[in-house]
Amino acid sequence: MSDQTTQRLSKTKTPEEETNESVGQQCPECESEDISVTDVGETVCESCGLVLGEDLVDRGPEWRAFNPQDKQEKSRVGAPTTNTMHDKGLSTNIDWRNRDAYGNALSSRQRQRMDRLRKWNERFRTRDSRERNLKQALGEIDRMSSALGLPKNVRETASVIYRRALEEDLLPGRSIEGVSTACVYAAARQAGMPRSLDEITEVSRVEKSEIARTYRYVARELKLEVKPADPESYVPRFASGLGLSEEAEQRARSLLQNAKSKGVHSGKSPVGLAAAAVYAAALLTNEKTTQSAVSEVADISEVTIRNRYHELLEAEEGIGVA
DNA sequence: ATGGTTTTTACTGCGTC
DNA sequence: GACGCGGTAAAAACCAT
Repeated sequence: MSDQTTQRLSKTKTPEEETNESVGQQCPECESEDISVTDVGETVCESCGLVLGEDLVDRGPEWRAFNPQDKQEKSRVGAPTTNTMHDKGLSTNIDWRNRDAYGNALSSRQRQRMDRLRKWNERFRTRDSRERNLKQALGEIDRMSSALGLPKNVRETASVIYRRALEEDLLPGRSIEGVSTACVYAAARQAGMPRSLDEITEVSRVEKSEIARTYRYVARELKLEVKPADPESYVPRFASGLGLSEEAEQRARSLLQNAKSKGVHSGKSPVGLAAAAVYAAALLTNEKTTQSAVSEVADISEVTIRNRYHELLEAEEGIGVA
């Protein structure tokens, strides 16, 4: 056990993270140049202890590294190859042979006793494994949710989905990381505050393709009804990210509704539509924005914004713009 | 695997500050 | 001259078959 504890506590910095120490900043409090970033993402002055800021994204140790190869593997680790058992094989196993320490057969009374023990031991062992699994997953869900700025109820939803996945035995063959990420993705969408796959990928430890695959699988197995993401749900976030007015936001919404009614939007990415609507709305309300700024907050190429917003305006033509 | 569609990348030209 | 914008062609990513 002590073995496990020390492993977890030890920092697992990858080579490229070493640059974290001492960033080129100056402490406003004591003028010291001795600023560094801790492994929990706080920027702190070494001489006076002032915390200058925190990075919401956890850049801390990439979970645990079990061996040098894992550390090498820049950041992502899947299931550790050596420690395949959740308890590192430390839990008790009761031999199936009904013999005592000397190899003599057990009395029937003893045998019954052993049967009971075996049964309970097994129960606790698997129960324990699920618990650990869940605990880790919930931790991940929490971490990712807060990094994405998702409210508590979304986390709740994600947790519930994860529990269901666990119940339905959807986990075997899939990583805890992957499934928890998929749960967050699903929960965010269900709550009407979707995050794009790219955003999710940013804070997850698994690749986009795996998240997508796992999400599809989980959604299907759990028959989660999730309507295609509504472009409008991205609008508030983009608008506030650009510091636009309420009016512009409204404008963007109506643009999207109109587009929807004309069926211009099918097959196009909701994010792109939303971004274009926000951009167009900013133009219509004479607010200063650039395509590149929008593409920045929306994570969408400028070209796509251009294409979409032409379509939006075209669709608007028929109605007659004020 | 394949083909069709959408998005991205990279580049170019135009007007303005 | 840098910047914002628009367009285009080709590559890449995505999706259904």
